[in-house]
Parts: sequence; C-alpha cells; structure tokens
Amino acid sequence: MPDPGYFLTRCREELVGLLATQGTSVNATEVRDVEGGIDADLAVPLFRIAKERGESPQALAERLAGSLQLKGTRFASATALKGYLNLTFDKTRFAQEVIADFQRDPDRYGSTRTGAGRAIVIDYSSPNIAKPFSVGHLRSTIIGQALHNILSFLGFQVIGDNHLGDWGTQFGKLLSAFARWGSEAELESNPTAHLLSLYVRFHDEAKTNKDLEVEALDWFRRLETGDERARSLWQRFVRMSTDEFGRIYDLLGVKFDSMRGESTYEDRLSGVISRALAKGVARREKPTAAMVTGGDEVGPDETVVIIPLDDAGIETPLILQKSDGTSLYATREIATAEYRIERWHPEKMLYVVGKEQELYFRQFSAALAKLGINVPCVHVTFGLVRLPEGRMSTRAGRVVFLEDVISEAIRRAEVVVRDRDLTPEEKARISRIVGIGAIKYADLSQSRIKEVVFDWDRMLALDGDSAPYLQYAYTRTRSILRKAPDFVSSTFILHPSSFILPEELTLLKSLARFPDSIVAAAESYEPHRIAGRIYRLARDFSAFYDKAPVLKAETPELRDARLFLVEMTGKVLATGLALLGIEVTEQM
RNA sequence: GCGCCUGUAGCUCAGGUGGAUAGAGCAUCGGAUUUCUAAUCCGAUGGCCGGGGGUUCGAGUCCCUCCAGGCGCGCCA
Repeated sequence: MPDPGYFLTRCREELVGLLATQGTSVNATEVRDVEGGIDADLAVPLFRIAKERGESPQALAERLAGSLQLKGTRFASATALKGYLNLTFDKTRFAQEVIADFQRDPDRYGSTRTGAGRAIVIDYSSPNIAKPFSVGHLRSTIIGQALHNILSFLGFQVIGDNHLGDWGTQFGKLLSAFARWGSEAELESNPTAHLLSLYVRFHDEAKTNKDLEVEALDWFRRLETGDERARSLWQRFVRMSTDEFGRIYDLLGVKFDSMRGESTYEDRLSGVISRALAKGVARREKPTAAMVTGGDEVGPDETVVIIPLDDAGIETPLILQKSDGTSLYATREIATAEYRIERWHPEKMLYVVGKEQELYFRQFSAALAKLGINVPCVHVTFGLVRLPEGRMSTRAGRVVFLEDVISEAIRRAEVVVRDRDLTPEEKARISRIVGIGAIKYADLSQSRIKEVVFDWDRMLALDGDSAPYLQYAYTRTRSILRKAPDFVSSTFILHPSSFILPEELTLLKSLARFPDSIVAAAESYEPHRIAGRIYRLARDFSAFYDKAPVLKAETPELRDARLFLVEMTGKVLATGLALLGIEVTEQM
C-alpha cells in the first residue's frame, strides 16, 4: 500500500501536475506555503521560469491563473500578483482531507514509513564515568533522544547507544588520586562528590607536582594490562557512576537500546591497530617530541601508531596508539564503529557530540573511510554550554550539576501549582513533568549549533515560548473534551461550511503543517523545527480558544466541528512534545 | 598564525535548497475574565539583519573582505 502522505504534500503534487498540463515545469519544493498577510494558501514564484522564456513574470502568472482548470482539484482560485501565482484551497475539501488524514491514525498523525527496513545508530549522552552529570551533558542526551523519537516515528529502526566513557587516561588520574588521598568511607557514603573532589585535587596538585601525570599514565597502563587492584577499583567507580546516571535518565525519561562502556571494546583494540598497519593505512613512527604532559625523555624504542590524513585534507594525523602502548579515544571509537556495523547493519551512524570535537570527527570519518568502512558517520554537532564566567570545567570544579537544575525546575513549577485544587501526588507529578519539560524545551527549541550561556531564568521559563505554554494548551483541550464525553472524533463527519471563523481555518492550517516539520527535523537532525511548529500550533489554538466557544457553539454541527479541532490539536501537541521527549498532563 | 562556527528589536531567539511588508518570547506601556483553567488572550512601543563591497529580476539567506565573540589545531576525551 502506498504511503498516502498528508494534505499539503498532496496539494503541492497536484499543483505541479496542473502546471505541467500548461507546459510549465516546477519542482514541488518551489511551491511555497504562504504565511503572511497575502490572501492565498500556496504560491509559486514564476521569476525563474519567466526568465527562461523571456517573458514577464506577471504576464506568465496571469496567463497561468487564467488557464488552470481548477474544477475538481483541491484549489478554489488562482490569481496572479507581482510575479507570483497564488492559489487558495477549496476550504471544505481542505478541512475534510486534513480531518481524514488525522482519522487514519490519530496517535501517529505526521508519521511515515520512509525508514521501513532501514537502521540508524545514534550515539548520544555518552557521559564520562566518575564525573558528575552536568548541564553540559544535557544537550547530547536530549537532542539524541529527540532524534531517536523522530526517526523512529518515520519508520526507521533506531538504535540508541550510550557509549559510556569508562576508559582512558582520566581513570589513571582518578586511580592515582584515590591511591594518594582516597577515603573508603567517603567513597561509600558520597561517591560522586568524593570522586569529583579527588579529580579536582589531582589537577590542582599536578600544576606543581609533575610526577602526578606520569603516575596517572602508569595507573592507566596498569588498568589496560589487567592489574588487579586497578581493575577492581575501576569497576567500583563504574558501578557508582552508572547508578547515578541511571537515576538521572529515569528522571529525564531518557532510554537507550544499548549502553556499553568504551572498555567493552578493549579486546578489539589490538586488531584495529594491526589491521590498520597491515592495510598500510597506519604507520609507526618515532614520537616527534617528549610527551607533553610528563616531560620525560622519549625512549629509543618508543613508537606511536598514526593514521596520516594529509591526502584527505587534514594536516593532523589520527593517533591510534600512544608511545607507552596504550590506546586512545579514537582507537576505541573505531572498534566501536566496527562493532555497531556488525551487529546492527545501520545505513548511517549519528554522533550527537559537541562542536569542540569537530576536527576529531573529521579525522575519525576520514580514517574510517581509509579503513574501508563505508557506513557514513554524521557528526550532529551542538554548541557548548558555558557559564557567564566562562566554560564549565570539571577539573576546576566549575560546573552546574544537572540534578540541581532539575530540582530547581521542579521547585519553580511547584510554586505555580501550589494553589490548585489537586492532590499532593498530582501536584508532585505535574511539577515534575512541567519542570523537566521546561528544561528540555529550552534546549530543543533553539538551533543546535549555537552555544548556550547557561541562565537559570531562561532555562526554567514557565511562560511565553516554553514547554509549559504548550502543556497548558494541551490541558485546555483535555478540559474541554472531558466535558463533551459524547463526542467521538473517529466517526466525525464535517458538514460543509461548518467553520465560520478565521481562527478555525488558521488552526486547521497549523495542524496541516505539522507533518512537514517532522520531515524537516529528521532531514536536518534539528528537533527545533518541530518545536517551532507546535509552538505556533499552541498559539493558534490559544487564539481560537479565546474567540470560539466550543461547548456553547451556536449549532450542534459547529460544536462538533470545533470539538474535532480541539481533539486533533490536543493529540498533535502531545505527539509533537513526545517527539521532543516532553510529557503532557491532563491538568495543570 | 591557520581552520571551523556564531553575529537579526533593550535581552534571549525563529527566519526550507535566495522570493512578496524580517517574526516570536521576555522586558516596558495599555486593554480583556458573571463564559470551556489568566502558566492565557488582544493591542502599542521597539530593526542601517555586525561594517563594507559584490552576484541577482530579487539577499537576513550566496561570494569576497574587515570587525567582534566562541571553539579547535599529534600521543585528553
């Protein structure tokens, strides 16, 4: 069965067909939605075609407007204005088709089967073990989760993989710090804070004591070569961190299909290196300088393994193996990619990782290509979250903990809900959903690439362009529908000319535009396209709500028509928010 | 020094592969509730779209250049 698509898509296709009968060839993407004050629903700018024919755009528009046969189409009128061909919808047919689109599958309005049989791996969240979960990690986590939701909605088989940072030199540092200053009692009673303080102290003392860095590298070597003390301590750190992360993921409603640490790929590392060497992609070379951190001499036999990338236009080579024989992030990342491809056969892999790693990902992609791995990797970048006083730094102890932000968000939501006539349990639940929604929406409603200066009030806004505004609009739809228990949307049939107010048609148009926003979000990996669309929908609904009485509409037909709009708006708001990972409540 | 990103209203941001008069939120000012929840709605004020060149019928959008900020540039992740 072919995908029936949605109203606007069908309109654009029909229009392209109509123009073709007049010998005018336009692409569906050239057909524009009309947003502003012009009295039209769709428009085709004719400047390009007119120029090709040496005709004036306005003359062409007038000729087309006069010759198009609109009888039996979705269009009621065609007019020419300033070089544009403007079309208006047949309002009854417009309404009927949008209604039918919704009735086809109300809970999945906007979904498609585009991705059927196609798999995509998304790497998101991927926090570092033994470090606190800061607001910095939030972006990857919720953008990744939103993309997971969106691509799944379009039929893709999506594998969300949380690639935990549980390996690397940082653990050498932590082990070294624990051996020197660690406390068993502290570790048990308050693991996160203790590990953080050890990490901070390490970097503090390392400024004056150069032995520490060398000691840390040695601890990591011991870890990678299977030293028992290092291993067991490391395992405890990992356990403590994953417990904490699990708590936060539950709170955020974030889920993964796979959650594996970098260490999982340990046994593949030597294979990665030897194969790269065997293929001639990588080579051994003498380190060019003493280690930046340690400052000790380079031994005569020491070598590093690098993949030169000059031919890919990247000057900096990718290092696979350090001079002490241990692995690097990139080595483990290649091993991970190989594993993912073997296991899930994705058509592409998305990495939701901060912009500061852009060069690294270009190296990584180039290296994979050289190794003959031809599954494309897309770096879904996002801007850094900074504090007003500068970037966050775990080392300097200058971080905002995500848990604190969540608590504050919930607290602010509680203030608003305090006087409502609801049970304490309901109030707690609503505050949680509203508070967390506000945090997520603040991030997902703006474009990814811009950096964010952390600001409590902005992140936790409960009015205006915010999640609570959308959630509130949803509760209004529910509130109305609770009072009309007899209304059934699935069998609703629109009586022609039921809609009489401009607000009704504006709302219906807003609903009709929702499916496009999902496709746009999926193609650009930008969830904010959906956020913008449903925010607009909520505004159009609020205006409608203010102007159009539903339960007390003038006629039963009008009441039902408006009830349908209310029902559909509620569902679409809930769907759109769900795609962003945001919940709704019946009351607020 | 080189590379990538960003610069739109007082503040925070939207502005499909270039299209009609650049839109929101916050803030400020003025209105709206005996009526489906006011976390709401309506209106007003507020713009050399960082500066300057260029391409085009048409530029916030593309190209060049300068300025400002952010990030990155071989053994961290």
